[in-house]
Amino acid sequence: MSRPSAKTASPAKAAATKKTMRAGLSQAGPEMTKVDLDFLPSTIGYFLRRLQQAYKEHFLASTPGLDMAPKDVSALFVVARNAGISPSQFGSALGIDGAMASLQLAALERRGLLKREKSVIDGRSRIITLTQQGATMITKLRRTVASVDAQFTDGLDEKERAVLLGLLARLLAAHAGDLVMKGSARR
Amino acid sequence: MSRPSAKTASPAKAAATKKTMRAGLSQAGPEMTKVDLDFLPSTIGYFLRRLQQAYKEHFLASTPGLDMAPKDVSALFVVARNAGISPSQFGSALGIDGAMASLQLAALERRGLLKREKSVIDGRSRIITLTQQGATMITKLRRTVASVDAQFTDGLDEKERAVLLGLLARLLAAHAGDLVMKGSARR
DNA sequence: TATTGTTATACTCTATAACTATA
DNA sequence: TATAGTTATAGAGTATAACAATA
Repeated sequence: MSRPSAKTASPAKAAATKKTMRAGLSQAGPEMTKVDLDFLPSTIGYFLRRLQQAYKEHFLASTPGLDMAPKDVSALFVVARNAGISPSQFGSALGIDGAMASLQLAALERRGLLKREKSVIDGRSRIITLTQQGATMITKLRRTVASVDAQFTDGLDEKERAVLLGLLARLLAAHAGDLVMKGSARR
Repeated sequence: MSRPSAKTASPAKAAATKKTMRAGLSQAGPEMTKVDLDFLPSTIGYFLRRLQQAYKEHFLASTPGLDMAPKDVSALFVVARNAGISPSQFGSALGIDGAMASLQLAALERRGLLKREKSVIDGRSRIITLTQQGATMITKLRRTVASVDAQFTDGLDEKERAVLLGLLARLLAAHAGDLVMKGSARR
């Protein structure tokens, strides 16, 4: 699968979803013997890993030519709704550290979707805002993402989807601090 | 966070969980203004990404010295329960293609946890089995993983956990084929 | 010629540390 | 001296293609 490359900023190689019809596997036919997954199917970790992998595939396949990973989309949404946010706040909200935040913001800035300007109040800080192009992009993305995400849960009815979101949200709330904590402890 | 490196096979650098007390972020204090995540919290994709990230952290932090990612553990379980499985079947069961399967199996073989032998029935195929060391490892892992995974869902009661697993399983079943499909189409 | 598996290459992603500039 | 942010480096992860062996 061709992956999005926000960093190398290739705004044109878009619809080149190259398909290689061979990758080393060939079975998975209807006659294949069932593989025993042991107690993996009773663990949350197994499903989280497989499903995130599947989600990324689904998202990219559903947005040909967009050349953005779910992560980049999240970033844009956050900036869109929090104009003037700082890289620190941005990273903290998404559970990534300062260096990663810088890299991701730099990539989106290179694509012309947002800009970073020095704060006049505190010269160390930065003010992040969407560019006009970024704002346009967000408008499109809002519909697209909602649709693509809903499609991923096609097999669930409204209530089930709500229950799932609720449980996932509680899990994240219980663990969200862990990641940023790494870099936020004082010496 | 120091990450597991099954490939470079470092069976000894185990308990070196280096902690850098600074990574570029410092807020997240109680007085920080709340960041608006827009409609991200209503999407499955957002939670899958964040939670998988958190899970990996949780797993690694909970198994100091093990130097294995959840992915490697899954691989061992599959081989343990399916002695003599081929790389194809292995990869198909876990949603990865042949090349990736080879790499992962090679890494675990380098660590002495499993072995690959040429099949006498079909010389192209391989027979994967656990080594004695791998079998010992699995015994330990079975308890550890169950505990670590359960701990991750600490905030949920038994019923809620079961509901969550059920919904995740249905989602995966609906998307599991997508990944392997990439390499299984004939020309 | 097709299939199984491995290896090679290149590129992306991420962690860490070093660095700049402001305070 | 401490903080906000960036950049540099290295390592791990992954996609793809090329390859070797066997059927």
